[in-house]
Amino acid sequence: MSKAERTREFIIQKSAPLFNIKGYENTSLSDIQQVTKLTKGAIYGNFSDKNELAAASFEYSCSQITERIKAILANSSTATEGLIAYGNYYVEKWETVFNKGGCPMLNAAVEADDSLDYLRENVRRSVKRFIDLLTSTIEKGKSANEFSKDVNAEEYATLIFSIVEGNILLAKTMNDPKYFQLAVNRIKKIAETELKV
Amino acid sequence: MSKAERTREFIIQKSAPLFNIKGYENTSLSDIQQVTKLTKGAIYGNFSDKNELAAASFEYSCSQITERIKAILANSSTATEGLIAYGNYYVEKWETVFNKGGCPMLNAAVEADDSLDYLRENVRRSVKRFIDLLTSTIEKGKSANEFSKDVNAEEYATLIFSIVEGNILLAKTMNDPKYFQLAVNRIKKIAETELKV
DNA sequence: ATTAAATTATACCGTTCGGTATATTATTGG
DNA sequence: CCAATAATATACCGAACGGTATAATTTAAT
Repeated sequence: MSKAERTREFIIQKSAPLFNIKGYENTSLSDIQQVTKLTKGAIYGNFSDKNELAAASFEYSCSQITERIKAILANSSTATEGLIAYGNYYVEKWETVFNKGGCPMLNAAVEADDSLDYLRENVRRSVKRFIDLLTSTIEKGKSANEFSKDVNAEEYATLIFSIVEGNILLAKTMNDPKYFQLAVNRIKKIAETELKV
Repeated sequence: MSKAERTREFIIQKSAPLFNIKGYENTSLSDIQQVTKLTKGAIYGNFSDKNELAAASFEYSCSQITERIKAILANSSTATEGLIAYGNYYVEKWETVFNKGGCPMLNAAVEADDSLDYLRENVRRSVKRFIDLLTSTIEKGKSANEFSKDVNAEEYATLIFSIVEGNILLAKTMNDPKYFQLAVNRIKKIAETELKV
């Protein structure tokens, strides 16, 4: 890994939480200089413009949480357990998530849906990929005879996703983590009364 | 109503969609000048600063949708019907909503949760007021013996709200209104299988 | 160790930002 | 209709913005 490659990764890692907290347009280059202790020369030597860094930072933030959830799902012995563990991640780690600005998909989706052409497609792809993760978890539950074959996996994946994201929104807005527990309770109820055979 | 009062309202009405679409920090005074065809003199003659206008615009956007839903709930003969009609509003009017930038509570909540001190408390209050509206609808359903007395009204209000907001997020991100119908189906299911006596 | 190349720092550019002081125009009560 | 006043337009301010040209420095292959 060359010096520049290392610097590039360093800049992304330092900037990603900043973009997620302050927003992609509202984060300035001087903010990035402050948090990286680097100059514009170093930053523009590794990124063609601010948008490229912003997009790379979104991808980084997004892959961080996605990989984390992917691991949680993989480590669960059943689909039900996996979906509950997904919700429980926020119950347990909400402070960490909050300190980094909350869910990057939620934040970027809201900021990029009406403008920010350079981000919108990335957000769409990332959200799709995440929901696919949940969908395949439910499909696995069907294959394992844990869930009913009649279950529309994608439909339940989007339902669970929207409940979790909706409760992240409420938890951050109201500054109260109780909403995460409500999301988990709901996931549990759905799995046990609607999904299981 | 004095000239200034009329101008003030005019500025708010023209600026509100702009703030909701572009974001509160990303909307500039020149944007506001363009959309109002007024000069800084007129704007700063009616608002002490941009933040005051932004907050007033949020309140306007928010009251618009809240009053609309309040009317829908009031015009429904049962609580079940009201909750479904709330979801159906987006099925029917999603294009109008999208053209104004989507749900102002969702947008402002995401932008103001980590910064924008001048907005955060307004958002919190507005979201609380909206959920209270849903809560009281469910309570009325309990009083009318339509819903079970065991139902935790606030819990179901937040659940329904988070499902609707989560699906607004998905609909805008994916640019696909199908998610609104999924939200309605879910509200219907909850009302008919969990709330009703 | 030397040196060519890669990387980062510095200094500066034009533009736009929110905001203000003041001049001009429109409103409104008598 | 006319003045006093309210309201809006104009011209300008310093600061911060994203970005660039170039100088200084560090890296890394020989």
